[in-house]
Amino acid sequence: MYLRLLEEFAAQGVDTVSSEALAARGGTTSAQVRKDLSFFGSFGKRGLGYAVPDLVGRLGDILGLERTHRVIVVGAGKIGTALSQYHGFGERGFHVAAVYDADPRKVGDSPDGLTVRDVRRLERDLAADPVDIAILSTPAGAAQAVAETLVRAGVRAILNFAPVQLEVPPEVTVKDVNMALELETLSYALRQEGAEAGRAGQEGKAGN
Amino acid sequence: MYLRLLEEFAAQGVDTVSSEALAARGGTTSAQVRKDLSFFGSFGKRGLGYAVPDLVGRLGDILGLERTHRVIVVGAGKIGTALSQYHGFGERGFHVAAVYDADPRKVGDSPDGLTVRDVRRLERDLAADPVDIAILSTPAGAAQAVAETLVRAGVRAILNFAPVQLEVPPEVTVKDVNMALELETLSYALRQEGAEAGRAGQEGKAGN
DNA sequence: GGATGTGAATGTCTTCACAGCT
DNA sequence: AGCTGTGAAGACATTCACATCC
Repeated sequence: MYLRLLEEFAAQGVDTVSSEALAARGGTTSAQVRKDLSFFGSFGKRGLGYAVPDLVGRLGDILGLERTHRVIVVGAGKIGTALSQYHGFGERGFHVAAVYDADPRKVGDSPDGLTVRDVRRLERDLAADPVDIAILSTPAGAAQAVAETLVRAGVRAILNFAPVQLEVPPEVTVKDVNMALELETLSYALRQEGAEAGRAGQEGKAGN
Repeated sequence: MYLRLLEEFAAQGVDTVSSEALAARGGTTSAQVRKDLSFFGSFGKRGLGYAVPDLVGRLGDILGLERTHRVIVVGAGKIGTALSQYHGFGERGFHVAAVYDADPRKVGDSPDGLTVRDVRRLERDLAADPVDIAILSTPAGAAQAVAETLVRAGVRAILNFAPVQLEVPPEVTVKDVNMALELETLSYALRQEGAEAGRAGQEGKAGN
């Protein structure tokens, strides 16, 4: 998040920023910003603040963004296809190298450049050409089996859009993204607001 | 998350679960499960556990899922279109009522049933037919302006896919979803693993 | 003078452990 | 006997406040 904010400042031509300014932009406190950043090192200059381009570079290194990452997408449904074409990934150094699907009707399609490959080739392809991040956008029922194939093939990070809790060995990192669940969170927030209004009209901190 | 897990148990025909079982399935501890649930009330039976169908219903009520929610999507790009057609929403009571875009070339398209409307109609449409949740999937540059329109039209919850920090009044809840950021988190996790392996070979807790 | 980096204080969340219900 | 619900203890995170350096 700090990297995002810093890039915004950089785009505006700012080249030094205080913890106070970062906090204002990011909705936290200056002390929080300093504690967070100090976890990784002493990046600031007392009396001055943080050098924006320098800090952008250091955070990028910390996040492992100095190199581009090869990514594959498994599951060429609506969301998988959209993601495989999403421009934002390329801009941040994530290159979608291939898309796979199990449905023979989809295999061979090239919805926008990339040709959908048969998921049965997945393991072989990865043996020849490993990737470390996979985006999993299959239906829920297929997700665990695909995850196991991915793990066997050496993938160590999975961005999981399937609404199931994947079982993977501890050295593999899974990040779940679940849109319906996000909407449910919003539904809950709406309820709370309603309840508060009913109870007398309070503040309503936009807690996330 | 508990609702998801409970539904899985229900689908397997289980009708009573212990905090222990929920914890195992969800990757936490039994004490955590009990504390979390007890925040909303005493749903379990001592000596027995939680009645699955009962708890599913109660959590649904708490989340405000007893009614269906009307949702609109603003931004008919790749992701917006995929989301507007995403089946998982309907299954969980979220009905996509309309899709909007600013690009005249997209307006009028019906990529899959729903016709894309001109975003200039947005405010009028919402006045006639309000919704409380909007999915914002415009390019970053347009997001803030659209958000302001939405807020003016009475939307109180926004699921934001645009990679910008929206400024909204406190009574409006914003949930950010940022795929590139998720990938960066994974990139960082990969680095850490590498570092640990280099440092001697430790445990590696799959921290999210 | 001005802003960082950081111990110390405060606040919040998690885990423990057990009384109490079924 | 089994498992919840919950105070108390412990771990963790945030905020305060100030010595330190540019």
